[in-house]
Amino acid sequence: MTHPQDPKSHLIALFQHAAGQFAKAEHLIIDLERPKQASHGDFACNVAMQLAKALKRNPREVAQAIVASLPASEWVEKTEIAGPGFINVFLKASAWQNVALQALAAGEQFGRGTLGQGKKIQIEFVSANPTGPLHVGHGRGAAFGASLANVLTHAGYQVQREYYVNDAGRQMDILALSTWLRYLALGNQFVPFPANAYQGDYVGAMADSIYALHGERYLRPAAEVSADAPDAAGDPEGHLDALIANAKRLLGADYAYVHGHALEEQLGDGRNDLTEFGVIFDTWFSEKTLHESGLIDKAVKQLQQHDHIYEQNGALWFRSTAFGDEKDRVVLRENGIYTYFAADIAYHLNKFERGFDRVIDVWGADHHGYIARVKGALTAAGADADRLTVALVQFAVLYRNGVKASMSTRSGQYVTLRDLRAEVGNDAARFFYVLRKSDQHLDFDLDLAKSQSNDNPVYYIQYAHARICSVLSAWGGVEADLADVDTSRLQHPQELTLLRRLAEFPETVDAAARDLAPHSIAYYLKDLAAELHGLYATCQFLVDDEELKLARLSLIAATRLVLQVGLGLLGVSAPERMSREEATTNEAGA
RNA sequence: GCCCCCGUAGCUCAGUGGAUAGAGCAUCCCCCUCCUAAGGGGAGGGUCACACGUUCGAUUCGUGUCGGGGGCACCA
Repeated sequence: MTHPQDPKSHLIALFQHAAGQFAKAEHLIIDLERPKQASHGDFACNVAMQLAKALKRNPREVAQAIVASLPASEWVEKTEIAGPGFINVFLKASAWQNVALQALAAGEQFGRGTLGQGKKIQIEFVSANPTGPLHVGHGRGAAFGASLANVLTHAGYQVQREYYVNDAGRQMDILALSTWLRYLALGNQFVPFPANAYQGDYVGAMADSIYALHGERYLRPAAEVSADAPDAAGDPEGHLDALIANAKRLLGADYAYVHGHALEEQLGDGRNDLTEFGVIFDTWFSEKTLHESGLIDKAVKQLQQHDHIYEQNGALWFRSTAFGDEKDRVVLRENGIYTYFAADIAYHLNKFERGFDRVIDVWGADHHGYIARVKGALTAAGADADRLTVALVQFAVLYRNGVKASMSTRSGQYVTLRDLRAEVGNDAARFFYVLRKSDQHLDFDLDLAKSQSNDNPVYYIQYAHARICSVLSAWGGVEADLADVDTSRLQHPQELTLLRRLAEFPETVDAAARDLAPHSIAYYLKDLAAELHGLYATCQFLVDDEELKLARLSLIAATRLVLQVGLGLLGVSAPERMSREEATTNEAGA
């Protein structure tokens, strides 16, 4: 046997060897469970039951044979055959005692998984239209995407974080028009402001800044702005489109300035907001460049060559029904403008061409009907659609005093991400956002997130970290000395429980990466914090027995490390000091 | 009509093809002379929505039913 690294992989190797008498290694899947009950040992193996049927033998008999040929191991205390044919393995304390020192030796690299194996993966998230402030729905996508990207990185992937900027569509034109109309009003050119234009105060603020910078340069007569526009009440969308067309004609080359100003302002605002939230992107991919570089033409031609495009009613349609979609989809409209879908096909083909082994899109759940057609188009164009995974993020609903805090985009009264962060803080916001599986509805309890109490799981975990810092600080020794202590003194059940939990961290990271489920990191940290608090209440760390003291300190130093790394994956801070007094003061001061 | 998500303790939710299904909150009872009580220990509380299948074994997988939420544009 090779030198044991961690107990689980060690045991898997032992079982693989022992079960080899019944099946070839490549057909053996050794599954080691951590039993819920201590009386079932450290690990339970069900391989005997799996094999029993093919062998037509009694599972307990098979288990006997496997146990008999298990190679000797200094870590194994005893094995038992239990129930229908489980092999329960009880480990000696020495199997776990290494864990703390291994963690300290690895430092921030502890738990660095092997799942990714350096593969290139791209995760695209948020990608909100830059037409206004980010709201709480975007916040969930941001927190989920950023945490997932961290988890994937820790699991050994080479990760690129990308934001797709919708800077080419009609929505941006509407924002530019809205801004311009507000600007015109500043110059006493009053055009009735359409109800379906952007209403928010930020639009007026942008108009103010344009007026302050450039005075009346972009003023045009109000009468000409609404010339020949259909009635706003009868055809609101046609009315808006006519105003946009007029704006482009009247402003000429200056239209690009207004459009660009609005885009830069809103994109910059979103970027600042996300940066403050700890959400950083490596690349900002512009939709406009897809149009300008001809990639959309190219993508549609590619589909045409494979005979997946037909013309009907003056538009070009992609035959997505041939790929499992429920109806065919337009790519080029009757008016000669590509649909968003066409741009998305080109965008995804481009992602694949950039050499990612895997691509993850984080979308709002309202886009779920979109998956079939995008994947269909990729397949139709000859790409491997299985390399694309779409993670859907359900909406978050805010609750205040047990009542739904409603959110309405139309009235401009929606809750912004910035408001939420100001109200509950970045840490609580990041943590609560990823506390649920992404594809499940999230009830965000504002009062709980704000509460500076033990009800709040964020504080519970952070407090475990602060407590450890406090002990190490009271000790006053050199922490580097803890990397080389005699850990055989760690015998207490609470100590072993904590050691076992630390050993689980690497596989927790890998599982979270595999399932695209950063929430499992949050639950792991809650368990880890609980066990630290349990130990804290049971054992004194700063005892007179020097060896025992150092052993215990190395254990909690390792725990602190895992808390830091784990909280870091979720984008939550790990404060060194916390006190209720400060919290109360803060609350009073706020 | 079609598609997606959900149904687990009073509430909010984890969880797993395995052996007696967990946590927090809420309720009740204990624990600071001691490294931070934002902590710890204990008690009560369950037909894992229902039915049928697959399986040695189903809360977990499949089908159906019921109930809740969301989505189905030549919008982006």
